[in-house]
Amino acid sequence: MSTSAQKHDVFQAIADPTRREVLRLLAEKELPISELTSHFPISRTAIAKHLHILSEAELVSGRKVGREKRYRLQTEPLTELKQFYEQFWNNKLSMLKYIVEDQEDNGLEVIKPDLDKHKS
Amino acid sequence: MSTSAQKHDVFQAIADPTRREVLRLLAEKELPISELTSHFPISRTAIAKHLHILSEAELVSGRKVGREKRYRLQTEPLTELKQFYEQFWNNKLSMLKYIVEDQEDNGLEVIKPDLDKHKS
DNA sequence: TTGATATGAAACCAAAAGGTTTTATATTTT
DNA sequence: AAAATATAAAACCTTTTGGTTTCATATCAA
Repeated sequence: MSTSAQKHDVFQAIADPTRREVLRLLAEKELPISELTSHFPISRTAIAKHLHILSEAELVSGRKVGREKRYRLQTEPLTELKQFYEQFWNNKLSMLKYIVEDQEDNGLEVIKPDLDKHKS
Repeated sequence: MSTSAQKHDVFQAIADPTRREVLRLLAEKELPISELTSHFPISRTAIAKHLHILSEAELVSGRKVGREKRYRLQTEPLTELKQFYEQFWNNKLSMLKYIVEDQEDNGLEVIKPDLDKHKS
């Protein structure tokens, strides 16, 4: 069985502010659901659902210890995030716009910062 | 200026795969809605809505040229993404895990990171 | 064993997301 | 001026999201 039938990916997982905060809390230390819940104004059940979504995205994993389930952060999937923004950052894609301003010679018509915006 | 009552932030904006692809397309060059639409199996109206959401998040801006509206990428808000990511990598939050590695005696077992998978 | 604690799971709900189709408006083009 | 093009905006629909409440189960403490 391939593990790729995940319903939620990293991008969806971090879309919710509560989930982002959960990740921040877990970055400091492993925490059980009830402990996590105490940091939010919503129900334990709601937090449990968020954890499930984070878990699907493999951003957290939980292990059972006695009667509680402790969740911990897993950072691997965040690399996808890094890759995403770097796509627009370091590389040619966004750099081109400003650097080559004059030499639109490579087939990709490059956007010049539109100075004509300021004409009036 | 601070129209900060924005309904959609960067995290929500990039949660949708179609919107991420739109951003990739716009990274190469400025494009009008109809051109963009031709890259997707959904309606122009749907793409227009996605552009509106991206616009709210200030990831794109549109300028009207004749009868068409050309959209371009705006990368600034992606720094927020970068910051989020780095929060879990470079800084103390994830560093802590290494530092306290030995004192797992305070009730909550501290997690040793899986960073070694990536750092090398 | 009994009661408190920690979680799991199901049923339900309102609002938001992501689409569609239809109608209207502005701008070319002929 | 008329037809074609490009977008905007509204109404509508279905699924997903983010939350709730309620009930069940497992584990710990007394």
